Amino acid sequence: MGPIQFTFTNPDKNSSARLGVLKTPHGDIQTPAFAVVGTKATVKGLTPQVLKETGAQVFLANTYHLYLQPGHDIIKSSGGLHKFVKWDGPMITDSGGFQVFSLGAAYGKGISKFAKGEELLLPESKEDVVMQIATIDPSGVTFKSHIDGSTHYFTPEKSIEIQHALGADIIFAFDECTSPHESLHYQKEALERTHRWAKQCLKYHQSKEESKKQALFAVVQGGRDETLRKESAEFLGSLDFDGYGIGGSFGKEDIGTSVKWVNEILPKEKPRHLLGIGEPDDILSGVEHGCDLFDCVIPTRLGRTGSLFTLDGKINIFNTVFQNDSSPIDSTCDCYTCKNFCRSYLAHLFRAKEMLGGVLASTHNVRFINKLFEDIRLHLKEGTFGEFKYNFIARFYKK
RNA sequence: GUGCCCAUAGUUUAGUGGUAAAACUUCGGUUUGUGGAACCGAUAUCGAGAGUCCGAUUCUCUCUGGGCACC
Repeated sequence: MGPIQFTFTNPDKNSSARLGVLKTPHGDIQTPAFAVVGTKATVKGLTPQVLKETGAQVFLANTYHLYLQPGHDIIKSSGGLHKFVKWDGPMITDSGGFQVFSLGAAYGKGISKFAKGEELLLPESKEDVVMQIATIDPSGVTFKSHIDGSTHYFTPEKSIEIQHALGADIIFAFDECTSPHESLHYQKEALERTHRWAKQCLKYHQSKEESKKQALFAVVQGGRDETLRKESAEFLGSLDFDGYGIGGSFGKEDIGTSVKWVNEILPKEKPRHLLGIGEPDDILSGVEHGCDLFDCVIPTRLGRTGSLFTLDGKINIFNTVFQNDSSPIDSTCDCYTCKNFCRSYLAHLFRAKEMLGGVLASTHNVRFINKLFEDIRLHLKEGTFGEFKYNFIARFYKK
């Protein structure tokens, strides 16, 4: 018996959506579920108490960031991540693999996890390569700390060792998230590396006591190529991981293709985490194609910078029209912010650069996303998921 | 009353005989396993009028408004 148990049903006749429960050493996760992102051991602006009230079930922190600051040894000697951040529910740590991308190929270029249209085809120039602060070799990745410029080397074993010290319930194998600008040849090379690293992570993990309390997920890669995606799902799916992450940089339409291909192959009985997603439409699409877990910076990043979710789409609280709007952000929302404050107040706080603005906005956005997942689970149970998805998207993205 | 100085974006300032630049503000937008509360756009009849000149925001004069000094 591994550290986690996953059970699920396929209540929706028209899709591969799954409704389940993931049992972890720190409690159950009702899936599909959203993991709030707290990269540096804090969900920016929210206390764990507020976080609980938003309906958050899982907390995702980042290995690379915590290794640099404050250091995994400090967190370990404080009693581990759960105790350190005062979150007694399930926790996940990302392996640092994504930073290979965000500090490497994507560094300083404004490339996000999502590429848009023709950007996918743009070749990289030599100058771009100079910019990056992460470089890859066959056995690991050299990072230059963005904090003090010091040099650090990550190997698969190093990533797992750090994640063992942090002590999250679910940890990830060290992978390489490639830029969508890379050639197929490079994607193939990177995938072989990710697979080799995954095996090393698994071997190292299974040799340690921590494997009894921490579940290890591998990350499926392969870019936008069907053959590589399927190959990755086959290969990693045949190994004894506790679950799977689906990683990579996407085009908007890839959820319905890449994710679908992968989920048709991955072992059904294991949970699947669609990494770094997302926007409501992408989440709904991910659920439809059989993903159980999601995580994304969007609710907090958007909240902190003044974009707020409503059922009628996102609003930018800086817009003039909200300066004199005494209604709540979303009149149907039951969050602390919506129950107590109006748009006009939020607009004032943001303009005055008061920190409470970001706090209240993040509280709302995180609640909004968690409520979306509550609705998803409810409609899956009632067999009305397809209808719900259609109506939600029609209203949220109208115009 | 006399003399001197100043007038450029909402604000504070650059700058030039060939129709203008920056910062902040304002008005929009972007943000998908969080380096970056960041980034990208937009916004000016260069105080008013007359003159010199192919051409004046720039040089000259008058006016208006403001500042300083002296009486």
